[in-house]
Amino acid sequence: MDSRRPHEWNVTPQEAIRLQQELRARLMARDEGPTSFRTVAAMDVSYDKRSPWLFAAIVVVRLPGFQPVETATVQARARFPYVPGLLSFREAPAGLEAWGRLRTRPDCLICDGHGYAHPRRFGLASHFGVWVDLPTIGFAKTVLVGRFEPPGMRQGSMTDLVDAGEVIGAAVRTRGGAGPVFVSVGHRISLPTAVATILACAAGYRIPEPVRQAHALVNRLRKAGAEPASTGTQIG
DNA sequence: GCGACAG
DNA sequence: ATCTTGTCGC
Repeated sequence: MDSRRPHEWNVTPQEAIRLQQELRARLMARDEGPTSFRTVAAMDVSYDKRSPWLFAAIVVVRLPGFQPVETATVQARARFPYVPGLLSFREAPAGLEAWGRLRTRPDCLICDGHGYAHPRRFGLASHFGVWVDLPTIGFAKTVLVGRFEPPGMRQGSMTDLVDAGEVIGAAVRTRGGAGPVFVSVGHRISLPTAVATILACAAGYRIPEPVRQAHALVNRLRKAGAEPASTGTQIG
């Protein structure tokens, strides 16, 4: 259980796949504590195709109400290309740097990317969760693998996301009339709790509030561009 | 060989 | 991910 630094990030795509197959053994797809969280964080990464820079942000909010608790951001060089199925090797390093700047320890973290709903059942949310040993939730706007029947049009409706005969996540209607989002287990959480948390964060928009805030913050940072390598903010 | 393919 | 005007609907 060398939870300190499980592996290097400077790897080839082949090695990355190998690491996912190896690390997925550490994934805990069940609740190990409270199933209702007081503070929920969201992590998001933004970048420009033409630039070598990645911008990552983590926003921590308190439930209910989504009052901001703390934010952390970083600007880091991209060291890995975007390869479907290997997203964590591109975005997690920057996210972990932001994580390191956070003083707060949120009860749970929503990642902008799938967790268990992944070809090897070890997407970004699972990888990040295993690395920082925190309950994490996989959240995505589109499917990577799996099939689903459209959930009912009302908010809160959901259907199974299935792959190879296994339920790997859920298609959830976070906003009536809007397209569904896809929720999966990241780490140390059950699918029902992951879905309930996402719905608890649905504030009238398709995108959960913490994710919206992280997205807005990281885009704000990227548009401001420039070289201020990193920033952090404690609120309260 | 032909699509599909988180962000 | 990001580039973007208009446009349909509540």
